[in-house]
Amino acid sequence: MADEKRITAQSEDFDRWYTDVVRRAELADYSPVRGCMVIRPYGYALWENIQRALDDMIKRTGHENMYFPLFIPESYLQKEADHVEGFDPQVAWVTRGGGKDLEERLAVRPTSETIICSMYADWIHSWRDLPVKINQWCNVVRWEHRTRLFLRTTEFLWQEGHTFHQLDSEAAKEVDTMLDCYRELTEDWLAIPVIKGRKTESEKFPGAEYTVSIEAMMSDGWALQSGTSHHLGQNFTRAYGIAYSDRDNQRQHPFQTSWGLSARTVGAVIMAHGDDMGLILPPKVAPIQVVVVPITRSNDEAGAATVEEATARLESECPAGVRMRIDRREGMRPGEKYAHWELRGVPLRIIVGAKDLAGGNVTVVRRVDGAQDTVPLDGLAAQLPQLLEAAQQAILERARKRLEERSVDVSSLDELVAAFAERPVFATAPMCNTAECETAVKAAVHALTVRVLRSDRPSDGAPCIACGKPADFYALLARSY
RNA sequence: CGGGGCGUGGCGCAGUGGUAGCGCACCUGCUUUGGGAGCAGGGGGUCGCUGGUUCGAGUCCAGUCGCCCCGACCA
Repeated sequence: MADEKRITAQSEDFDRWYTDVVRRAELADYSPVRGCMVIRPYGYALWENIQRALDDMIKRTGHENMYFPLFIPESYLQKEADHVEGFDPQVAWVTRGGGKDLEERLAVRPTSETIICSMYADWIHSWRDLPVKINQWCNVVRWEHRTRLFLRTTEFLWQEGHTFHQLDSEAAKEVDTMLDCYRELTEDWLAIPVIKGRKTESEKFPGAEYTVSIEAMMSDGWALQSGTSHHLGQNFTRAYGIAYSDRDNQRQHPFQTSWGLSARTVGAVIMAHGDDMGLILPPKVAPIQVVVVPITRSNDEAGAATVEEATARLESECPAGVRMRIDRREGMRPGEKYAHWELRGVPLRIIVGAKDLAGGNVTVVRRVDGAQDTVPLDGLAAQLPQLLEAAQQAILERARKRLEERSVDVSSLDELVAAFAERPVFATAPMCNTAECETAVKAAVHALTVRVLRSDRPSDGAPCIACGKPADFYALLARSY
């Protein structure tokens, strides 16, 4: 096998492996515009499957989709001080249109809180108008210094949900509900176990009361934030003058949330599951779930006819809902086809050849672990849903095991340093939610960040690893993308 | 914005001042086909751009543009 046909090994250079996979598997490519990417059909199909699953959850939890414009007048953007300051360096501006300079420049949305609040200020008047629970699927632009395909691009695709509630507690519940949707999507569909928690003060969304997120471990031990949910309190509704009359005819500002998940999750799938042969896609979101490779010899007409007959049978018996592809390409040897579909992460491969068919069998190979079985053709098609489900579980288990093996509890800065000595891990340690303690912890290990203050590990009063006082949280510490 | 590197067919590269080449990919045909095939033939580049030196510039000089890598922001 020629070296140049292979992708860079993960152990050699994980970043290059990632870029190689994205481009060679034809998920995406760089565009002529710096920092932007073209999502190719295979990558977009994957994103569409993720979208569909999440969109169903968004609808199930009582939200409606709508659409706000791409351009936001500068004056709209500027009403919430923390928000403006937080996003200012990343905003792209349109200053010219119709052949002349604009009177007011227009921001290309970095997120839509401001325009949404401006509109809902006109639409919310009564307690009967609440709650408002809406969502939009769109693109946003945030000028970035360093970009990476899917993980961080200047323009990216996402959904942003926005809600308004009468009570602080209702908003808080909404924040949790939607974070749990993200957890469900990531674990049940993408087969990536996650850790939920709250962002530190320094990492929360600009303008939010607090931010919660889910954090996933990539196969190199680095963390990737894969969905965030914000409690915005009344910060924006006050700034934008959203007010309603409650049952006692008192004027009130509603409590607000927003939450988002981006096409970065495609990057999470790639980095959480992929190996040196390429992608490994969870069946539930794989654009192609089963690929059939017929093997025919030009000097064996009878054999070729048998193979074609068996192939056609698989195709016609394939259950509805199973995404099957038959690879009938001519002039390509089987080995090349195997490599082609392995690179693209197709969960199951069925090899249909004359040798096996002599005994009424075909060979089924599972991408995640290479498990190979010679099974009767008879009845195989009907079993595909179960085989795919088993593959989905195997992928999840593999990721779960890695997360467990590479997670460690530490109770001092020395232990923290030791934990990262060999390889990146997820370290959990008691910590205060203060800038001082965060700075101290980050300084202990190169490129370390506080991912979240874990919501599954309530404080037991253990001393903070930075300052030694009883800590309010257990923090998840990791290097992150 | 600071430090480093690179611009030559789609991709990766070679090219000593003398009229542009290799590998991969692509197209055609034949043979092959149970792990990335072989042979034969074929198409494709005003060498990033501008100016200069020279009889002559991919090559030397100046400028300019763009890109990549490393440091300060982020889903």
